[in-house]
Amino acid sequence: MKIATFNINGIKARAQALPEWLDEAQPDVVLLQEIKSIDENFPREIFEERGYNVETHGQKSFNGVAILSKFPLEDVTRGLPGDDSDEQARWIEATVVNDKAIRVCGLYLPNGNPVPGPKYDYKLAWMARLKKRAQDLLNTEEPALMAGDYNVIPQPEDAARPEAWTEDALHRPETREAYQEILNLGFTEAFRARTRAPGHYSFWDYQAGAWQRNDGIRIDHFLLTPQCADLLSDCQIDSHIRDREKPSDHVPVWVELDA
DNA sequence: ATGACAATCAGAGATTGA
Repeated sequence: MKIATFNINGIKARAQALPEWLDEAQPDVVLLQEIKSIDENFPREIFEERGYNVETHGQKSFNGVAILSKFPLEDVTRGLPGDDSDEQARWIEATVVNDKAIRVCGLYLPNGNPVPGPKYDYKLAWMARLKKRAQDLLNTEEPALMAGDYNVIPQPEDAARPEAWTEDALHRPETREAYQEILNLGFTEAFRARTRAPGHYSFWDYQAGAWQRNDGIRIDHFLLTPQCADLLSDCQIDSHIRDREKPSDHVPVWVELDA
């Protein structure tokens, strides 16, 4: 089973580029972030005509996450637990049912800039809630994953110019420590489980020719529970589609699971 | 030091992103 995550930076703006990638990459499941659409306006037919089930958790203008799946989706829930007053659409989860059942969580972790300030406080609070949900997932002892735009540069080798990010919300020590705490609960980060080399990124800014200069960062991640990590056979970044017409500033990351 | 670029909503330019 091939499962991908892709921050598309607006479903309307990606009406060409997203189906083109789907048709060539043929993922079974896709976790989308930044759909920037309310549920009623999400163009479900683009995906349903390709055989995907569609579950969305959108809001007007910003944020918004969704799951596409060629297999049935069960027990869909929306919103990260832990704060009923949080109205930002950044979390959706469902169980994908095929040979094995896998709990998949799609997330769009807050950016957090500028630092310091309320947006960074929100990011760290959101990460504390994520840690709680992560522990609950581990306690199930079932195959599960949490994937999406983490807005975290885990290590210096995950940025072309790490020195430019030292004070940024994506790479500050508090951010990296909060992310590492979640990993330390017992998760496997799929890309680094298979590729040690630097120079692999999932985001390039639109500005200043960042893509042409390969001035990127790796911020889109798959975290797997031990039962899910046992199924991992591959993890790749489809960086080539960043070079196409009207691309997102992120590219897809995917895993292949023996499930 | 700043802006660069893109998307959204709106119908100009502010806001958000990373």
